[in-house]
Amino acid sequence: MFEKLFENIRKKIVITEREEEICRSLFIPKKLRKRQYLLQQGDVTKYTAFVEKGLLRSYIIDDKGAELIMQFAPEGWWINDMYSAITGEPAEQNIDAIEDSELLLLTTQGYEQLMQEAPVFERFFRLQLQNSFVALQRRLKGNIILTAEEKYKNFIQAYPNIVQRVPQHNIASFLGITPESLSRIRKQMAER
Amino acid sequence: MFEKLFENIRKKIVITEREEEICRSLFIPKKLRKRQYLLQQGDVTKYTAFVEKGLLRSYIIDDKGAELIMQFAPEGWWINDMYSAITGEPAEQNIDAIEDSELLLLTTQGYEQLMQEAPVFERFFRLQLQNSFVALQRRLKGNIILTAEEKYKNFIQAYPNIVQRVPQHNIASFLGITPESLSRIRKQMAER
DNA sequence: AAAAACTCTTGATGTATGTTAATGAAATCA
DNA sequence: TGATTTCATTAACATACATCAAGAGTTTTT
Repeated sequence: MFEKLFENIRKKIVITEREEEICRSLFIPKKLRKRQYLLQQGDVTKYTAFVEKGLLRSYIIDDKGAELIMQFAPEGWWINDMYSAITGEPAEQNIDAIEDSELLLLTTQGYEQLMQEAPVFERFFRLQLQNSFVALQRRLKGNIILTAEEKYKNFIQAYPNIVQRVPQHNIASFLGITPESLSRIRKQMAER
Repeated sequence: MFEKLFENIRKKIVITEREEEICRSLFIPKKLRKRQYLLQQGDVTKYTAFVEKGLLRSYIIDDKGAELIMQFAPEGWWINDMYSAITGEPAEQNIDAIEDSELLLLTTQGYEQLMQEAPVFERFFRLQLQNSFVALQRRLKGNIILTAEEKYKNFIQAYPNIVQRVPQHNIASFLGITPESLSRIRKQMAER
């Protein structure tokens, strides 16, 4: 159950047997069925989730009822509503499972405890955040300067596996375009 | 010279006299004149900068020659090209001064040294990154779901001081709209 | 196995914002 | 102080993408 987690952690830091034990004691295994929520808008985030198996998404619903997918999280990825986690305010995001999934959950309290008992995790999460930040900057940039078609091409280039696993309108939602536009773009691309 | 820096650090962590000393030895004071570059696209990032005084911006120029401002950094803010800093690859971003500025620079090496000699800074930069990440998520969201007018209103709400200090087309560039559009939006807003 | 819900496609039409271009004012430079 | 660059405004026109609406497969539910 913990293989993917330790593999993920060891990509960034070195941990001891002892620290592995601490993780085993703090992370809570949890299964989620397709369409089941891990977090709903308005609730306060309780967990930071690591995905061992399956696929999750986080998304928001704006005032006009439009959905925007903030993140896809397949195996080996982390997901939570960072805003709610650090402020303790109700979450703006929803997180649910796109496929039946197996998670390892770290409570907000467990998160702090982990840092205390194994300070090397300060470093781990810092490095993790650096990468997330850079990825998000790139996404913002793409969103502003690219055309819808370029956004889609970048996406299938960057996440070919996700393309296979989610309905097309989810990709549109992630890219910030309508499903209709994406459909037309794909048609054009196929015609050439 | 270091007042703002320590004030900024102490908002997130507790540091000792000793750690203050380490900072004094690692941060390099530097003045930058208006329009002077701290980093140019293609060069590798050498520094992470803390702004003691003045105002900087980071921006990219895309293939079509369009400019996109990624960040404004007034007093008390940090700025660098995170991508280049963590990968060692040439920077995509430019960073320059909008006003004559006074900076405290931490070299990439100094950054690592700081973590070694004062590990509490792992925590500091982690917390820092958490906030940056949340702010960036909010910006991405706004960029996708808001109209140009809403984007502008949010901006003047969030950064009233920046509005006073930079030319209007810089704000347009930050928001991802054209200066002409912003001008029209302001006209409309004034008419009501 | 029928009903319901979801998913994708396609067409007609609308609109927010971009593009191009010209002008004048303000700031900076020499 | 005159010359030059930067900045903001405005108008006419263009366009990428959204919206609305209908239809046909698919998948899921009962």
